[in-house]
Amino acid sequence: MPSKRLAAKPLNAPQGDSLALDEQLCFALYSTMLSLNKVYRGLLHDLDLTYLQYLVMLVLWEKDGINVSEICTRLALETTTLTPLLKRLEARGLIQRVRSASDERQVIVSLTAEGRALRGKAKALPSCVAQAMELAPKEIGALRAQLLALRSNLDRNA
Amino acid sequence: MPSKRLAAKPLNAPQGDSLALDEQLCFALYSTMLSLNKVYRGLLHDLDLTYLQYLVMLVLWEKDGINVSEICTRLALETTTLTPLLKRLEARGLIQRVRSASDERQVIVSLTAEGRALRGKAKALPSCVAQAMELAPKEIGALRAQLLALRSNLDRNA
DNA sequence: TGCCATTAGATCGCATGCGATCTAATATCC
DNA sequence: GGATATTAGATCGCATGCGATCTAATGGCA
Repeated sequence: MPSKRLAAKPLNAPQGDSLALDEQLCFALYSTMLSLNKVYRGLLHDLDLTYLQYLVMLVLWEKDGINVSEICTRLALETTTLTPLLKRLEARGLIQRVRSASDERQVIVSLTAEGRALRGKAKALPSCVAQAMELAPKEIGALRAQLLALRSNLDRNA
Repeated sequence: MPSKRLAAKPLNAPQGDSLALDEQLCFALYSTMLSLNKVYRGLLHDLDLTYLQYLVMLVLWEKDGINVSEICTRLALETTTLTPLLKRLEARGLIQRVRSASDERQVIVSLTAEGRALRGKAKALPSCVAQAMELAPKEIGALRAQLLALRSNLDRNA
C-alpha cells in the first residue's frame, strides 16, 4: 500500500529541486548570453572586435589611463584573462600599455588616437542591439536591474 | 550662442544609445552569468564536473542514447564545442560514444552505470543554487521566462 | 635598515565556444 | 545506377575564462 509520500513530492517537482534543463534559470541565463554574444559578434565584425574586447574598450572610453587591476575590477575578470587580451589590443594599435613610473608594479592602459576614434564607429551599436532584443527600454532596464540584483546575491554567496 | 541641439541629446542619454558599461543589459547578463558559473564551479567541485559538462549530463539524464546533434540542439551549441567535451566525459567513464548501426554518420551517446549513478549526487545541486540566488521561486521563474523570451528574440534577429 | 607580507601582472595549463574546413555516410535526383 | 547535394561529426586555429603559480615591486614593522 503506497504511503502518502506523494503529497510531499509532487509529480512536477518545484523549480528549485528539479534537474530538468528547461526549468533551470542557469540554462536560460547561459544560453541567452550566448545568443546575445552571437548578435554582438555580427555587429562587431565591422569593428574587428570580439565581445570582450568591446567591453574593455567601453571601460576605456569611459575612463582612460587606468591600470590593469581597475579594468579587472570593472569587468569582474582576472588578470589572467585580460593580460593577453590587452596585448592583442596593443598589437592592433588601439591601446598602449606602459609601466607606471610611480609604482613599477602597475601597467597603465591608455587609448591611442585610433582607439579613441573607434568610439565613433561603436556609437551605433547599442541601438542595433536594442533593436535585436525587441524589448521596450523600460523592460530592458527592469531586466538589467533584476540581473544585477541576482549577481550581487550570487557574489555574496560564492 | 548655443543652439537648441541639447534638447535632442539629453545629458543622460536613453539606455539604448549610451556606451556606458553599466547601462548595458549585455554586461549585466554577461557578468551575472559569470557569477553564476562561479557558484556552480564551487558546487560541482565534488562531482568533478565543469558547468558545461553538468549541462550535458542534465540532457542525458533526461534522455539517454541520443546522438551528438540532439545534444547540440538541446544546448544550442556547436559540435565543435561538444565533441571534445564528450570525449572527456567518455574518458572519465561517465558516457559511451558509439557509431549508430543504422546511420554510420551518427554517434550515439549513452550513460554508463557510473554516469547514471552521478545523478544521485547531483540532486542536491538545484536547491543549493536556488539558495545562493536568494530569490523566491516565483521570481526565479519570472526571470527565466523573461530571459527565454529575450533569447527567442535575439535568435530571430541574429 | 632589513625581513616579511602584500600587491600587480605575467605565465602556464586546461576547458569552453565558434568559424572555417574536412571526411565519410546518406539522401536526392536524373 | 550514378553523379551530386546534404548531413553528422571531427579537426584546426583562435579567443576567452580561470586556478595555480611565479616574479618583481611596494608596504609595514621590528
